[in-house]
Amino acid sequence: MNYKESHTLILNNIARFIDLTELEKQKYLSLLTEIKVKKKAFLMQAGDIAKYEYFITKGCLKVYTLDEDGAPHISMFAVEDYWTGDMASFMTKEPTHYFIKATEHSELLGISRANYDLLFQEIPKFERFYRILYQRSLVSYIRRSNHGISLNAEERYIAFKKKYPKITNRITQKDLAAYIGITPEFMSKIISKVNRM
Amino acid sequence: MNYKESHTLILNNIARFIDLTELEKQKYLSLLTEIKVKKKAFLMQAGDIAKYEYFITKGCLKVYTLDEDGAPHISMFAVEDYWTGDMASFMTKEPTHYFIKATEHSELLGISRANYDLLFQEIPKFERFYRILYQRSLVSYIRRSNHGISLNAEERYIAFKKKYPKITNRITQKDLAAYIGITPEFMSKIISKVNRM
DNA sequence: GAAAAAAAATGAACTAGTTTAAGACTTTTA
DNA sequence: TAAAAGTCTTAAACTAGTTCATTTTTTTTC
Repeated sequence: MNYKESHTLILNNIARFIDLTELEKQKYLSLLTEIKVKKKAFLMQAGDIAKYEYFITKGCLKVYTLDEDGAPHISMFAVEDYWTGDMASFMTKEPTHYFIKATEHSELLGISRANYDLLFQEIPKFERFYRILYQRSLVSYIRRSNHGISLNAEERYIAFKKKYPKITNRITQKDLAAYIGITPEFMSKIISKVNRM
Repeated sequence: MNYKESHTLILNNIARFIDLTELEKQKYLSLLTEIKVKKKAFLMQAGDIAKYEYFITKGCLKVYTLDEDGAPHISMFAVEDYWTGDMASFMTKEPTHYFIKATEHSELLGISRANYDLLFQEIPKFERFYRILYQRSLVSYIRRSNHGISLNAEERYIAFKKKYPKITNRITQKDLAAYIGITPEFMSKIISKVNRM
């Protein structure tokens, strides 16, 4: 069977944890929706109910909340081969607190809540896929927040740059500051200091 | 069937997400190990391989890492009806970076890695149980770290006290400081200020 | 490709939280 | 139950990061 690029990408992502038959692959792909977002467009805004969970096949998006002062806190940059969305809102059907905005023209595959539930009925193997996916997300989430806690802003910047060199080049300094958890002004200072070294 | 208290507690915890037959309950319980830890004793220390994942049936434990300066960072207080352990080490069989120390005399049920793997073969329903458990952990983890980011230390203290009033009374101020992410001295200042208000 | 908008740099004044040190109070242990 | 160990309080000096204001550089848009 010959698949288009985005389908190959998502099937390979799933094949990391479970094996699907050709028929199951067809079935799975039939449950997905193709979505395109232009640069600066929102995939999700605070107040929305999260209709989908997303897999990124092309582009880059920032996932963030706004605090009471209106300052953004970016929790992740989602690029090709990443999963994103707001699981809390997706599961509970309550309004999200998140914004997801494309920082580049992006293409995604989305699974709706109805199809997500259907998926477990039709192909129970997916319980295992998501069990492992969530387990690994949890591990990397815990690792990240634990790692970040004892480092100062400069060390967090250096660590990010080392871990995600490609993403570093795709995003603005301002967005990186909102991810690292500092002001753009202090980010600017850190970068000029690190470059001087 | 009549169960002992700790078994009723864990079966009820599991019944939140999946239904087990009487036979499956028996099978599941047979895969668990009973563990007791005295106050101040370690359940796990950095460098160990995490042999078990734990369910607390009695007591209180603190889960923490030490940073380069030897300062502790507490990531959770685990009390009755909580799951704990180091999933990263448990899954990869690499040494943990965590310490888990009882702050009270505690009793736990542990599942070994071998039995955890066996569990999915014998009762595949548990894929679903863990899928939902990890999903919910992820949601509350994300919520917590996102919530914490825009609050100052005083607000984080007030939020903790409101969310976990019982735990607040069971732990020392020093441990609470290591959880909130500040020095014990500053914790002391905050508490006397909040009490004065 | 000019004008407008957004991002980045720089610097001075400020603040939340740390460090160090010492004394008072509480809990643990023999 | 006395001594030792650990926890809590208070205060002064300090520092990482913020805020605000201005200028320069880069990117976007028509």
